[in-house]
Amino acid sequence: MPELPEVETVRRGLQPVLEGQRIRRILVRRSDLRRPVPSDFAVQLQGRRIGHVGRRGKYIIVACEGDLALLIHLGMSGRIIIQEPGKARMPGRFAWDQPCSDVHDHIEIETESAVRLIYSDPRRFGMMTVTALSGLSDHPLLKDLGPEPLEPRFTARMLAERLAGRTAPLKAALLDQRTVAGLGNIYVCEALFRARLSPERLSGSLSRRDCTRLVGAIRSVLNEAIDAGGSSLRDYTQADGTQGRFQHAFQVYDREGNRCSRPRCGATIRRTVQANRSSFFCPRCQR
DNA sequence: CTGCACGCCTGCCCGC
DNA sequence: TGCGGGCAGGCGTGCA
Repeated sequence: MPELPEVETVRRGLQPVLEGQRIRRILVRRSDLRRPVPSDFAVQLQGRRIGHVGRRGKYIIVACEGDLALLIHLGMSGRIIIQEPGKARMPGRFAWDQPCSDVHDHIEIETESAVRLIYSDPRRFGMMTVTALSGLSDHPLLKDLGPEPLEPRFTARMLAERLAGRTAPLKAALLDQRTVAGLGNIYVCEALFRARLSPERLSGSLSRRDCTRLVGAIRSVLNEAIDAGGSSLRDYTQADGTQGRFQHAFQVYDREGNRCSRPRCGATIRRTVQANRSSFFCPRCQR
């Protein structure tokens, strides 16, 4: 599942093929995703010209004419596949002109230039819906999201305010999308390692210095991951089918039992379970 | 109010 | 080789 860097990578893949195109046809094979796809989903979007392809947290937001916004969340296992006529077919996929597709290809959106966008999601934890573009920030799915971690207004001061007085472990607070938008299990683990903070630290106990390190760590890990095209675990790939590379740069995530990569540390990476999620950390470097 | 366990759904990997 | 259990990138609900 895609966290912010993977979602941003998908967004960047969609942007050039979608912006300015008109939607010709939409096919909803399954509407029982995490939230049901609205019954008038296809009717609303059919024939609309696509505007900006944006992102908020882990949501992709596709602006469409007629004051509409297509909202996409990839959940744990969602993928977006782009099929362009005349281009190489996706590995394991059917050719462009074959009607049949993978059983997990739930929604197809085709543009007038015959580009086909396929939403595929085995676990169906993701969602796709359409809503009004105006006042989008008040939408129930978006209104409580915390600040965008890569925007300049996300500062140590802001993070300190959001963590102040909270007794939840730092790990849980950072996974909470209301604290900061876009982090998930991998990048929280990696950011906490870079900031040398224990996932078990009480959120409200961070000093200003801790917050400064944490903000820097969150920014650097997200930026590096985006530069690497995200992380490819199991089934995730970019929209054009290529794999991300950031999984090779993990320092703690899924590295239980390995040596800490920090020079002269040599301690063993541990795994614990917090809030039903695995936390990976170096018990020596992270306090 | 806050924090946390759980369920949602499928696939994969591991150990027996 | 087959099978059961545990685990997985998220998030909303309901409970203490």
